Amino acid sequence: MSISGPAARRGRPPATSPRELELIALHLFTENGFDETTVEQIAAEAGVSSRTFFRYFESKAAVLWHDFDREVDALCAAFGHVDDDLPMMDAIRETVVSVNHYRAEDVAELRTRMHLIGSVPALQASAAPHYDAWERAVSAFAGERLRQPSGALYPLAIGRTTLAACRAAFDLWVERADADLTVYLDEALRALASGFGT
Amino acid sequence: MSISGPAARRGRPPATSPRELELIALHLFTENGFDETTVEQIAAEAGVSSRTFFRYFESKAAVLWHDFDREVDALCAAFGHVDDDLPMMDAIRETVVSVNHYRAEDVAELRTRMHLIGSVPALQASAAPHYDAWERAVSAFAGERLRQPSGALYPLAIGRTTLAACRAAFDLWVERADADLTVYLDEALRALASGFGT
DNA sequence: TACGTTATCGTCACTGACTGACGTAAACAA
DNA sequence: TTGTTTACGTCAGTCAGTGACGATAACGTA
Repeated sequence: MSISGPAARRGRPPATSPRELELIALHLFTENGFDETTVEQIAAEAGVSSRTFFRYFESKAAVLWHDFDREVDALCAAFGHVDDDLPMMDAIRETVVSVNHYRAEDVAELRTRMHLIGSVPALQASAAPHYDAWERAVSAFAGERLRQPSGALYPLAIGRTTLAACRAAFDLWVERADADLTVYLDEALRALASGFGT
Repeated sequence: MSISGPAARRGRPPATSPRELELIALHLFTENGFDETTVEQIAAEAGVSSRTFFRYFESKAAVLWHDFDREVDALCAAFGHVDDDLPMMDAIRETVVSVNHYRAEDVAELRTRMHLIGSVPALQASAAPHYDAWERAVSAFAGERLRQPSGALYPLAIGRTTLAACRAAFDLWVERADADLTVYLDEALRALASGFGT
């Protein structure tokens, strides 16, 4: 039996890590552009072959979605501890905002990553499965609250429109740099819950 | 001077047409799957080389977005003739619904195309620029109504959430086959405008 | 009929993402 | 030392997509 921590591992030790590849890729993408950067360059920078890169990530673009996917996990977890008395759309807004508090030292990286995702067509194209998981987290919660299957019209629409509103907030936050991300998210989700009524 | 119609053309006549390639592709995709179908097969079926395919469409996936892009044009045009007295979200709903009336003989093809788009990852990945244009059409209208730039938070969020709600309606319409597409769209957009309140 | 113009097509060579098969390297365990 | 485990490298291959360039097939004009 092994305690948690760097337990004794068996085989050949990894020559790199997902995190290292992510940082190298982020640097090269911002420096030279996504399309102009080859997987071979990223791998070489990490001292591995391009074949190894594809053992860590299933595509060149996937390297930028690592953190986003972890946020989806956090979102699912946060929906588990929601006050039952809170109205549904308020609960969604507060939960989404709560998992989007970032430490000051992480904001710069988040910004560059989201700027890339928002501006490079090849990266926008890679978004679908990740967005889908995020939406499903919200749809599942909405489905429970409404006592409907998560694939019914209301839960499905709530999941998708919630992400859509958040993406609008994200984009403005990346473009301007004048306020905290959570301020934008809160405003966008309040607008959604009000039906965009004036 | 030439009257309208099949005017005398100068060079070598085209060996195929976008429409022919679209129908062939749609057939092969549904028959053998999108990933299993090569561009060369589509081109061969039309009697041209694969190089010619890429002169008609900028990617293998683009062949399925032809009609969707035309709907975007229709949407923009329809927003030009909206009663100024109609409340904004009602105007958006009625406009979107109005451009989604399809002739009975076109419904089957629409369904297969949307089923492919909704189920094949590679096709979902190709959606971004097309969805973007659709969203911008709505954002532009919302921007005018709210006297804000279309890139401001409300117009942007309205454009994106409107598409998100419509996509939920589309998916359910494709999955079930029990009612007209416009019924689903109307319900989804009413839900959006009400803030999903019960 | 011959020749130039024009628009489209085919061929070829090439880049780069991604995959499967297979052998190798580096760690630990018995 | 030998075996097991895990990760890695190499190689060959498929396929999407691009640029360059020459070949075709229509028309117009002399």
